[in-house]
Amino acid sequence: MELSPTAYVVLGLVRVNPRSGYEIKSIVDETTRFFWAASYGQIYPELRKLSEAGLVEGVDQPTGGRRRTVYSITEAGLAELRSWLERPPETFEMRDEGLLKLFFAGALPPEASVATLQAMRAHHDQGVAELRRIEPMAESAGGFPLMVLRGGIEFGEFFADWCERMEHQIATGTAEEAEA
Amino acid sequence: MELSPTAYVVLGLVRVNPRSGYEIKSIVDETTRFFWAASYGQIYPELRKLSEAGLVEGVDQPTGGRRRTVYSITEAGLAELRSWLERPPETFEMRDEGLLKLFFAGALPPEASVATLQAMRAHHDQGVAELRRIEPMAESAGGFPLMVLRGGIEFGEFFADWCERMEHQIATGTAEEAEA
DNA sequence: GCACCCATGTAACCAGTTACATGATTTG
DNA sequence: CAAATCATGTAACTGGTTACATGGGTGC
Repeated sequence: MELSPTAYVVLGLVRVNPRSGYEIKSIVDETTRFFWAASYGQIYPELRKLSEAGLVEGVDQPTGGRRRTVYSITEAGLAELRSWLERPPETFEMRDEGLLKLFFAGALPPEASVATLQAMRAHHDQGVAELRRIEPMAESAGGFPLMVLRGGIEFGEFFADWCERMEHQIATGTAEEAEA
Repeated sequence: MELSPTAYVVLGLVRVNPRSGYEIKSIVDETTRFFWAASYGQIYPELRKLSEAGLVEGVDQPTGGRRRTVYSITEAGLAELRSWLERPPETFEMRDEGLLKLFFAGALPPEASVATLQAMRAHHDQGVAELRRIEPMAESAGGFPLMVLRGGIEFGEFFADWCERMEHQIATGTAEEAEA
């Protein structure tokens, strides 16, 4: 079976316990979004596809008069999830507009690149702060999600630190001003 | 003017000296692709659009009977590039299927997650090796591209090291086996 | 009563990749 | 002469975001 990683996000989340599309989205926004984001425009169609393929099962569970479908993983879905976990990961992608600006920073005096680095640093600092905010929740759950979250904190700190070092390097004029 | 970051990759590369679409693609593959990739399917249409907007200028420069158009940046293009460099970066995205697998690794015995981490580490080791291979070229050019390249090496080493540490943590059973 | 959250869904759009077609030139 | 490389381009597709539409429930 050839599913997209996003499908496995859904599969992996409904495995732990049954959830609605709305819940999946809000969990994604607090957890996997740092390394794998997903929007409603993906999640709802994905749930339908997975349901048609028999990998998840939806049950109507309205809260009052508010309709709501809760999905749980099937045996086939669990098997599929496990088989994916056993295959080596394929995609690793990064799109960092900040690094791009830095790469081309030779077209402008160095002050501009310092501003770019400061913005990049602020972004990563903010990411770290957000992860620290949800860390207590992850701690009580433990396991791999906690490991990944702590990895995210380390990564953010590393990146922010790199930005700071580069800011200094530029400020002290250590960088050779060769033009590329 | 609202251009995509990919447009600025093209603009930034033809600024240094005039290049053909083919050359742009091969430079991207050796430099920016680690944080901003681009395919022919983007580069050629982008060159046409930039040319129509008057930000680059194409000149026919065939090599023998082989047609070839070399683009250089215009005054307007340079102004546009600089104005982009002065605006703060917006997009930072990461899609890491390995971290996703690790996040859901609770569905399988820990050996499987060690294999995932090893694959991730191998990927980053390979990236570092590739950057080291082109480092001498970047060194002779110096400036910001070298800074970014060295940042890439540091990043790859950091990530590979994290993978290794997590492999050990799992192997020695340090990770709490709480299920999330 | 209003704002906000829960909840589902889709249509239009955008960015980007893959695969292909075409053809000249260089190098072993 | 074959294979690799230089060179340009596009059509089909995929993955994903944004914005919108709709409507019930909860708390101030």
